[in-house]
Amino acid sequence: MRKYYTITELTREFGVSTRTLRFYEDEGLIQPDRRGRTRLFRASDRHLIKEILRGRRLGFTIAEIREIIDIYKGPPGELGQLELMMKRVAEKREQLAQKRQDIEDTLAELDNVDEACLARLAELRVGT
Amino acid sequence: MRKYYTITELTREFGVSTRTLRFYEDEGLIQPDRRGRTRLFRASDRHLIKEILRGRRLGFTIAEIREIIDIYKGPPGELGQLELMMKRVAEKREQLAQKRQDIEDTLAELDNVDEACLARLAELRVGT
DNA sequence: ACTTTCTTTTACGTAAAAGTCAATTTTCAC
DNA sequence: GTGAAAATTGACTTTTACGTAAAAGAAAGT
Repeated sequence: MRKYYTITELTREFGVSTRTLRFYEDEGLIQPDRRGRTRLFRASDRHLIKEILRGRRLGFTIAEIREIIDIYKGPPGELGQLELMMKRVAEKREQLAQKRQDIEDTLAELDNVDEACLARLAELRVGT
Repeated sequence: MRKYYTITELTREFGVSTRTLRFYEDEGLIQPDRRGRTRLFRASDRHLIKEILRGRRLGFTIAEIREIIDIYKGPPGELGQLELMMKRVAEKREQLAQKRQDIEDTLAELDNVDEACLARLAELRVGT
């Protein structure tokens, strides 16, 4: 396993700019090590970036992504905290379920469009 | 069936502001009728708004939502247009498939968190 | 040592998607 | 037909998520 990734390695891998990764650091989403002033990204940072971009693709804001990441950071020991955590997990699950439903609905409509296209194509072939 | 909806009826139904609906009109996503200057929304506008908000929840930009809506507007007659249309449908389908995968991945991670929480709860109950 | 390529910080800029405010109409209920 | 409530336009503001540019320090190949 590699110890560290440079910032440009990661920008290339994920197709984002250095500005973006620094922005995520400013926002507290990742905390790369430093050698002097230079950032050194660990595998865990790389993994976090993956999750951030996943959230971004799903239209979550940075604040929402932070919520998700905070959830991942591991369940705390105390009882009250645990219950709060599970409530948050349930909330996120609902949001995701809504998005999934939205996707299915949209796909269904695209199916209709596709069928209409194919029907029209068939007509053209027969020579309407 | 109702003939028309007022703007505030729709803002209440969908939880958006009048500004938002007017913005969508400016962007050409909806074209409500007018009685004088007052907007009168038809069922078709209402349906379009639903689709816009669905796209918004999925993190599509207005431009991308416009693409989807343009697709819905029905397949044109000409052959070249039909092929272009079907290509666009395929593209959207891919985007949606990616989002769906992202959702499944995220849900899977939430499952892990949930399990960890439950495990910790069990420990607490036994009296660690 | 020298150049090239990275990387850093700081700071200002910007596009998208509305929010907010003000000043007028318009509509509706009575 | 009048007064309150709702709707309109237009201009300006805000927030989010970065982009961009400048100025300078560090690393790496030759």
